[in-house]
Amino acid sequence: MADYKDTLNLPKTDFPMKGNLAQREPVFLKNWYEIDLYGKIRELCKEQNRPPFILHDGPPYANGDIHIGHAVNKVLKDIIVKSKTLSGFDAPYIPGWDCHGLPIELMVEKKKGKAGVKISHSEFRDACREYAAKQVDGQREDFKRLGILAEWEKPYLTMDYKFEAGIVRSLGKIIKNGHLHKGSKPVHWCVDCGSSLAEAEVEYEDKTSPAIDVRFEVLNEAALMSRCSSVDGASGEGPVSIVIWTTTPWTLPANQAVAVHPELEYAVVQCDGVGAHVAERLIIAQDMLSDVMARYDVTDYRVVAYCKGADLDELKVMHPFYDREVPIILGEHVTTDAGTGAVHTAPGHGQEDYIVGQKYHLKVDNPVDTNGKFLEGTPLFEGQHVFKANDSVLEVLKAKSKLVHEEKIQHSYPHCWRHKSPIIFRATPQWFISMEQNNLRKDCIAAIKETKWMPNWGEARIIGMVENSPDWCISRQRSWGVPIPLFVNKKTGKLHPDSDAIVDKVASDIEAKGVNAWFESEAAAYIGDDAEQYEKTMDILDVWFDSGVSHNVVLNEREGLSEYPAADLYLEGSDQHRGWFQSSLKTSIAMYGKPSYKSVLTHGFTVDAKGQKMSKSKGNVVAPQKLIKNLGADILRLWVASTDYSGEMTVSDEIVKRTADAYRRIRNTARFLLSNLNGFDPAKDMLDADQMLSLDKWAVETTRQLQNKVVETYGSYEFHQIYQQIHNFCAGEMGSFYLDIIKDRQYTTQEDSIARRSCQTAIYHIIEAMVRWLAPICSFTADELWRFMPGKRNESVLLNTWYELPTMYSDDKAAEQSLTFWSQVTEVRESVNKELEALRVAGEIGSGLAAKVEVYCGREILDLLSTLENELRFVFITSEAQVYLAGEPPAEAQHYTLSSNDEIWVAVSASEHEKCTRCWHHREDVGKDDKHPELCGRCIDNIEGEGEPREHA
RNA sequence: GCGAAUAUAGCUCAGUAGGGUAGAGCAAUCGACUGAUAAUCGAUGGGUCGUGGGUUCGAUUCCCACUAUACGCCCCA
Repeated sequence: MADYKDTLNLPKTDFPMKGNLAQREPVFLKNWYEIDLYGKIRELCKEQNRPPFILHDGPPYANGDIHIGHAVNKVLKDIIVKSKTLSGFDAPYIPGWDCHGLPIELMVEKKKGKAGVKISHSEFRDACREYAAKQVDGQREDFKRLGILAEWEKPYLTMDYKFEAGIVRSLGKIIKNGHLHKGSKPVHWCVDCGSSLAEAEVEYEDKTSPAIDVRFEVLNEAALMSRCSSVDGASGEGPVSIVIWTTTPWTLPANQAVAVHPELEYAVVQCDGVGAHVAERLIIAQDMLSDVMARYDVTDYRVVAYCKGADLDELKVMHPFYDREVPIILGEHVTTDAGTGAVHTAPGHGQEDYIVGQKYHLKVDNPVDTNGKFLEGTPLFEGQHVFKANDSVLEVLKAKSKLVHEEKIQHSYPHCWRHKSPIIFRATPQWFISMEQNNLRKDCIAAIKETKWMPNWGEARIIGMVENSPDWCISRQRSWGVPIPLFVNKKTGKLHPDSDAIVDKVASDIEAKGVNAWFESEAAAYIGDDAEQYEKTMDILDVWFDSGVSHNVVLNEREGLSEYPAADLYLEGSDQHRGWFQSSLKTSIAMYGKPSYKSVLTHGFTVDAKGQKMSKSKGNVVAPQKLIKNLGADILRLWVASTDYSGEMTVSDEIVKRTADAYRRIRNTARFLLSNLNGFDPAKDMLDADQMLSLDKWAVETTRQLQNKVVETYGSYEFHQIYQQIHNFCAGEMGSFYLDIIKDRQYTTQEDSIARRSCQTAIYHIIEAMVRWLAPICSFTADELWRFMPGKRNESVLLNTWYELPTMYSDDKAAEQSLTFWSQVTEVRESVNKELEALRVAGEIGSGLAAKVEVYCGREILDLLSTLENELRFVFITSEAQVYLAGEPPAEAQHYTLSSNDEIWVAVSASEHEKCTRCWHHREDVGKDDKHPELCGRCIDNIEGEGEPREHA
């Protein structure tokens, strides 16, 4: 038997089927950095004078290995930057890191000891700097391995001297614009840190506390009774007290008032003998009365008078153990969820107490020092630690007969996120950016409405937050951070009159020598003889301020983008509505009156298969490093792209496996395209549209239309749609239709025939387009493909823009007609496939090429299918295909209705002809030629004749 | 407790501006091919659209409540 196999044009490519990404990707990385791909893209954009697209990177905190959330965030940014580049924008990407702050201090503290104790403050800061630099290096390597293309050699670090100076200058500008104020407010205070904490540094956990009821005796019984309505004329007997309930007995020394709700009903209750107490009257909210009495174990009580909370306003009561009269005040925050309906109020120890205290001009008393001990001169409790003082307070209360009741209660209580120890509220002098004094809140809200939020519910979310946002406390009493370089008059509390100039000078010094320049300097160096009268501030800035001014330091000062909003896009997790989006907004409004961004895109958080969040303790974390090592960065990137990131992003073994499956499908499709371009030189062999076959034109047009969709979808950042579109294209239009049909033509026709070159032209256009669609997502794979594609091309797919697919038709109408035509043919083909399958199941045929097909139909479909003439069999991939007018379809023909409502009948049967050993079609003319007894006529023609003509498929 | 969000086949996603047997790809099952071969092709099964109410002739789509999940906040005096 003659071997005709080498007369075929079988597919061939060196592009490997297996990705082997874990091994191969590092090779590509090496190349990218050797040729400085990022730099080349920048150069190209500059040459072409492209319009800018600025995605401003939110800095991750420089501590620890990157986790899957980091990977998601950076990959999404990278996809955007790359797709914008392909869309013809100049989209630089400057990555950043947040380098100051407590977590780093604590890591360094562990190794080197506490600043100012075992190691000097300046040495401590140097150690922090060194530690942060190492963390940055580690994270940077992981990000690079993910295939993120960025200005890695010139990132922005909030600890760069220049950045530190920029922070100071930004603060200076905010001060100049009148947003700063110095205040004394209760702030979350960790007695172990000896510092105030940011809200983000507080977490709630269960704690057991004493819960006590305390008498505040009413001084003027008559004044009280005149405000009440008596029940039966009698007003009872014994001392009268309003009873408060508290779980923080240690705050009682700072008590300045008792708050009641103006709308609540209060009862004066005659109780004879709560505990061992003499007959007395207690004031308790009516709604709480039975609960409270049950708690006190009192059954014998009687209400003697009533009043509204509002009636009690400004009534004086006696502090339980100090010689201090305090007022009863009104507050909407009083509830009847727990307690007695009367709330102990210490403005120095509670947010709400502070707020309500402001209205009544209560003293903000704070008798507690930085380590949580009562200050010298605090009667009864001096020197005691607040939590230990609870017991002492109880003793004093007992001794004074003021304790009504005592029990233990478990409740959620704020704890320090680092120390896990309970924190307190403590009023301290702090620096604030005011939301009101220069209209910051109002201006922020106006700016939010000007900004595009994606998804759009982000707008309502951040507005809600800004509306309720308290003044921003920007000061911290720590070491590792940027100073608030101010001098405060010791007597007046006012800032030094030359503050603007001083800030500038400090900024210059910091730019030269880092933050130590301020901390190590003498006051006289800046204010000369005034040093005596002024206090040098040693507070540092909240790290959220650092990152919050990145727009000014990086976009404005470094990149010269002085026109605000400077960034086209910020993209972070949805938690940053609270964090960076807000800190950036507030600072940029405070500085420039405009937001720093035009639009904000958010993504959700990664969760496991059950929708639970990932945590080390649950053991459900998916480490990006491991994923990359096992499957490669492109799989991780494809997973990111495939997931709708607007909600939670689920990762599980199954999902990753599915992603890898999809990847293989895409890779194989691309590989098959390449293998069919074997021997094709676009410069010589490419055909024009008018020379091409109908099916090939359809393929290019289909690709063109999909590309429009893909590009549009990149623009709306819906990458999961792109993933579906590309994958379905590979599996559907390509795999099960076009690529299956063109095999016969590719393999059997003459190498340089129009039939084959037409198909190769189409395939060439398709792969040129597709490699670019893939580039932002599977960058490694796309670049690998790039190197195996024929034709002259530059060093990387990323140095290009979207492929310009040629139009195949004279106009849109012709294109639409062709698309409709082929979709109808596809429908008929599906019916044929069903019949072939039945024949296969019956054991009469194996391959479809063993069958012949007869289609019976009406005039319309007959005309339609006849257009393909004798090439219909190639579309069906059968050996014969005949179309008949449906006069009397044979009984064995199966009936189908097309979506056009046309009816067809399909009959299939095993071919009775011999199989051509070359093309595998069963044809009548096999064996007719003595020279080639195993071949069919067209194969002989293809081997030694003119070659078989094809027009349609 | 409050706010905004999500909930459609085993998986990833469409869809329904109220309506007729809810779609795609993957996976699964069965089969074919052995000229995309650790690939490819074909066929098949699979969802009471989170739960419960309401409006309506009719709801997966509108309204309400609830549940679950992740996010942010408040409070816990």
